[in-house]
Amino acid sequence: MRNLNSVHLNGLRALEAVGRLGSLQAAAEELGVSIGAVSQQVIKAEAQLDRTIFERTPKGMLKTEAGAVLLAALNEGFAHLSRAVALAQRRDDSILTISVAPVFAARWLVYRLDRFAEHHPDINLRMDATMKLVDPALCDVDIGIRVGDGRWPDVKAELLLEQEVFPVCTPSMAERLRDPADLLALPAIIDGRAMFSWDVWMRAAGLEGATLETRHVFNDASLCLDAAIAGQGVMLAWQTLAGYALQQGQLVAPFGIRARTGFGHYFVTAQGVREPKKVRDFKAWIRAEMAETLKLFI
Amino acid sequence: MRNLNSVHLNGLRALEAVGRLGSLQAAAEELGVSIGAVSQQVIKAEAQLDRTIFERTPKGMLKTEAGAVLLAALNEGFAHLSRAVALAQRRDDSILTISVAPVFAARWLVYRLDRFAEHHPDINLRMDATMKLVDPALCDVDIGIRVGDGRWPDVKAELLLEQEVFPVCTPSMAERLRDPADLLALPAIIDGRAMFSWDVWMRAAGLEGATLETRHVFNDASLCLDAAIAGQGVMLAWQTLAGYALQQGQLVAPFGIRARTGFGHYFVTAQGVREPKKVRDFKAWIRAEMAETLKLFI
DNA sequence: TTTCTCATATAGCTTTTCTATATCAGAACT
DNA sequence: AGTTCTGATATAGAAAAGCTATATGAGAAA
Repeated sequence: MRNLNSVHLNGLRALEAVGRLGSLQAAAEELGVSIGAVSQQVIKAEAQLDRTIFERTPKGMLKTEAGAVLLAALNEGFAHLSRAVALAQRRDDSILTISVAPVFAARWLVYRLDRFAEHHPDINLRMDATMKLVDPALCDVDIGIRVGDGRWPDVKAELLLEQEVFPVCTPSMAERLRDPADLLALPAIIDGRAMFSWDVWMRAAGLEGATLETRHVFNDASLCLDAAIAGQGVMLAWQTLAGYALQQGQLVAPFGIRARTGFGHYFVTAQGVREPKKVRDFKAWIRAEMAETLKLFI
Repeated sequence: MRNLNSVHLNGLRALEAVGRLGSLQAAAEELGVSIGAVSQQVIKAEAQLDRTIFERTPKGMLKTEAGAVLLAALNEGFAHLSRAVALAQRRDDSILTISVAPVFAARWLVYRLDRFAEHHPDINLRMDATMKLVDPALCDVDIGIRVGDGRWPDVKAELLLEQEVFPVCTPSMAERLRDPADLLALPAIIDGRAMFSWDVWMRAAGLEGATLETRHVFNDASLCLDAAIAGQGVMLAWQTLAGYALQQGQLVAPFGIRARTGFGHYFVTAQGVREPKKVRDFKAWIRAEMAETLKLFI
């Protein structure tokens, strides 16, 4: 499309408008400029194309034969551009775009999407799974859910859930355990990228200073959970990560000792912006579903 | 299409190029500007549309979902514009556009077009019939044929035929004539817009100072000829006007006295321009046909 | 002849576009 | 861990495009 470099797009638009509307006056009105401006652009565009598009008559501009062919094609082109712009400017309130961490999506949210559709048939959910923090003011996302300390500049963070961690393992492994300290003798499954360590739990369990028998280190929390479900050892998990596996009986949380990590799940939205109804609806639904999950830990 | 007023066309083009080519670098190359220029335009266009079209990644620009929809429509629009411009810039050497006076077209040229097609099957003739002098440098016309003194500034005039006038009337009217002076007794058919008068012929016939019996005045030479063919009187005609009617026997030129008007048929072309082959071919063909016409007057 | 309509020309101002340069972030390489 | 490379963005200021306001011209209509 390099040939478009040799002519000004505004000039082509002026040609098209005059061709379709029949006069400089009418074209100037549609383009929102003066008659002189349109006249100049038409003259210049004809010069750049080295082609006479209009014959000037006392009654107005008449298309030449070659001009009619060009103008028909220009009309089609600008009609497409106009439609494209209208499409981009139209705000489709039925789509809610959320951004969540992949592990949160896979281990908690995905099992509940059917219920969201039941509760909100008028909202189409679009999920963007990424670990990066997003600023809804700067991208297409309506709302994000992230785990962290919530102290993010530039965005509004609203606490959803304080993160608590607790050891999880298979029921058969748990049968052999008599004391919380017995957990430390099991092979430990470590998430190399976790923002916390076993220390926070040991303190809560009165086992400060104890050591672990490290067995497996993974770089993905989801893989760690899969390893625990497979009976490879014990993992320090948190509510949204392990909730479904606990509910299904694949894993158990021996002794029920939980420790707060100091981090939390936060809703992330744009600062200083009035939240649309669909965002408020989504938050309310998430809170209700999270309350259901927390019943597991009472 | 007023919605296009709210966004810069150059910005839409930048969006489309980046979307199609995948990077600012590639788009800058196609648009013939710097990377910074494209970056600015993309950012500004996204702001004007109030829509994120691209997600910035270390590996380049990735379309958002909404962006993909917009870019597809933009691509179609600009493809049409590109095609339109290519069409306009293509010089179709097979079309020869000529501009002639309507009377010349109707009374001389139109009868010969079949022979032109025979001689030059590769040339498509397009005839623009107007009495206005044209400057081929300023419009879509390749060559014009006009009658006048040839002293036109700004164009190149090349003599084709000195104009000669002579009385014409029906054969039955001519039967009653014994002397050139008898012509003046017939009803005269006058072209009110002719550039000459009967005086030029009377001088050539040795009838200087004689008077006419004016009967009909028309404002169109073609109508005058029709009236003469209808037996309404005698008309002072010229070669290209009356040639066909003479050849067909509808009219005769009694006594064969012809007077030069001082005007001529001229080829009109753009000054200082090397003539394309099709123009040279056309001129040669016209000269050959004109020689055929002149055989009537030997 | 006068008036009206439509297009064009011109000067100069405003806005857009562009270049050149510096900077930043993340990936790739050593 | 440090360095280099790639790709995008920000910025200041220059260049080009676009625009307004006004005057002018041509032809049609009254």
